Amino acid sequence: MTASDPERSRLDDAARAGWLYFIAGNTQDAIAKKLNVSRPTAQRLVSLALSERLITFRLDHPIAACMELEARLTERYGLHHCQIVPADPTADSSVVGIAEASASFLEQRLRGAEPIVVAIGTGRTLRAAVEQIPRLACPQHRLVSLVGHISMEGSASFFDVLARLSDLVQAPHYPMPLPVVMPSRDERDQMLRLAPVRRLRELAAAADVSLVGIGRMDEHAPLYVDGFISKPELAEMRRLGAVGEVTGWAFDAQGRILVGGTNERLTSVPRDVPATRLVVGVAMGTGKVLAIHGALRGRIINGLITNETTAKTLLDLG
Amino acid sequence: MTASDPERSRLDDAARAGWLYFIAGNTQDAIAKKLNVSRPTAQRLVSLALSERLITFRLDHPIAACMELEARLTERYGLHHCQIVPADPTADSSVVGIAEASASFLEQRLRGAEPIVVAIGTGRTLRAAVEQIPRLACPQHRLVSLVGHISMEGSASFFDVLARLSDLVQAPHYPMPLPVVMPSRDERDQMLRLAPVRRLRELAAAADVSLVGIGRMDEHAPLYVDGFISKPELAEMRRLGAVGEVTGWAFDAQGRILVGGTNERLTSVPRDVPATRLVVGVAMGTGKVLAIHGALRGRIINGLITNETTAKTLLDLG
DNA sequence: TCTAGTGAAGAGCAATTGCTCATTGCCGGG
DNA sequence: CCCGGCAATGAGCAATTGCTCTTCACTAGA
Repeated sequence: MTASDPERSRLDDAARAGWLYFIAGNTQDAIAKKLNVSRPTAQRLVSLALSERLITFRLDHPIAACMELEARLTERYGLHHCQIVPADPTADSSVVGIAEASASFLEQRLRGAEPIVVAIGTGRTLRAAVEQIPRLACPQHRLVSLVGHISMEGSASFFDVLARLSDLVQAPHYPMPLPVVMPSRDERDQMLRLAPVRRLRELAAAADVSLVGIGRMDEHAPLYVDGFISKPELAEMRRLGAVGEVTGWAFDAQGRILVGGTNERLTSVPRDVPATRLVVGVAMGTGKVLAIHGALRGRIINGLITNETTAKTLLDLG
Repeated sequence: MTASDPERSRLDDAARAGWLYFIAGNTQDAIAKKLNVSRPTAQRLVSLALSERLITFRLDHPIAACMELEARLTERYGLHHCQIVPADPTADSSVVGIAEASASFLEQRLRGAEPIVVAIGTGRTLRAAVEQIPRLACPQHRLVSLVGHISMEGSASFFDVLARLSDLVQAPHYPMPLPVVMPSRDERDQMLRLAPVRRLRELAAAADVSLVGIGRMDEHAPLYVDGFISKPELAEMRRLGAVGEVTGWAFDAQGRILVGGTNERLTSVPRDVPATRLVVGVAMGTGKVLAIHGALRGRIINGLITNETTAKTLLDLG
């Protein structure tokens, strides 16, 4: 009843205005009449109710938690794109959610009339994502591979993904006909001097959007499991501090791309760190959390598509 | 994953849109871009989130409960004005809250440039309300009494209220220089035939706003306590079913104005039932609940200013 | 396979809203 | 008592929003 009286009454009015506006659905004009103030004042009162947190919003939907996580991750790591897929209790823990999300992200980009260059990394998730893309005709875009697609044994599984995508969207594609890792640094450098490879790398460097998988670097590292690097090579990278890799480029927990080891003999397009164009990482799962975390911290990626549980764990890592 | 898939995904999008709009504060244009839909669709999604109750609002303020009660009372009794004052735990249970509210209501009406006729009933609450009104010059309005202000003993307390109000707002006032109840019906009718009284009643009947107290009709009835009616008269009215009175007019639990008893000898301006102009009742307290309830049910009043506890009890009565 | 019905999507407009700026009224200091 | 500074207020405008109408695509049935 002392000094707080006038401001108390103003907050009361703000609460009334907020109630009338959000809960009763009145227009600000109607509120102004009911509270006997001018329309601008009614607007100010509604604003006040919002800024004073008298009115709060609640979203009763599983998406709510995801949106919250997206906002926090975006804020913390300065992301340009972030999508968190709900931890669907009815579905198994397969990549189905983020594959669809990645597919729809890619589709969205490809539907644009403006010609763009889309760079594609590696990974099972990406493969699953491409399978979700519907047929659409967008020959104006170009698709380029960020990583060699010839394994030691000559398999070409990654090429299949790029080719498959190209087939679905009828866009020209630029595969990289190189092994991921060369036997020596010199041989790698020699390859990179070849004119077609140089042009490919220039194109890839100018990619408007890159979609990359994020690989772990423990004993389940896809690079090792799929036979691109040997067990001793993996061990060496881990000694150097590797926690994950993007298109073969191994990095440590801080997200610094390592010098030495297989990174010296890698043919993959160099990462632009911190990423200037949009580079979206697609990955999920407890085993990949440290890898994703590193990629985020080092700004190797500035976009992320993952699922709810992974996102929570990432935020818990701090 | 069957038929619910498309509509599920639409609700998901609605939830996303709602989150982006209300929680993140995006414009619908921004939402449209983020969800890759057209602006109208984004608007539809936000609407959907609202209509499907995905988004709910919460008001963190004591006023919230009052607004809710106001809405329910307005709905149930078709009120044209309703104000519920918070049950203030810091203040005593005096009339302070509703007196201020009534004063501000009256002040609001008087501040209008358009000349109006304001009719005033009786009651301690009204008296307290008038004391809260600041000085303001509005000689364009007219103030009229709905009830005689001469008690059996010749006291003129109610006249004081009207005079006080008139003094504060500098508006002409029309008191009713009659006893509230005449000894006989004939004498009452004789009084009512007097030209000045007739004119007064015409003015009162045309009042744009009436502010009336609501009296109980039990042993604490103000009519009896203040000496306007005798104990046997009170008892007779109670036999007839009286639960309350407005400007002396006693009514039963259904809000029907009683025929007979003191009502036959009353000089007060007749009530227009159901009320056509704005008639605001001002009352609170457990003891008055039945009286207020009756007045509401019978549409003797179409406006109410009371406090939170009283409002709750009224709604519990059904 | 064709056609009518149904529902959703996009153009366009009117209403609502948020905000800027000039003005008013109030309070503390000389 | 008068004056400068400050906060609140109302006018007016640009942006946003809600909605209507038309068009389009899809679906079910003949």
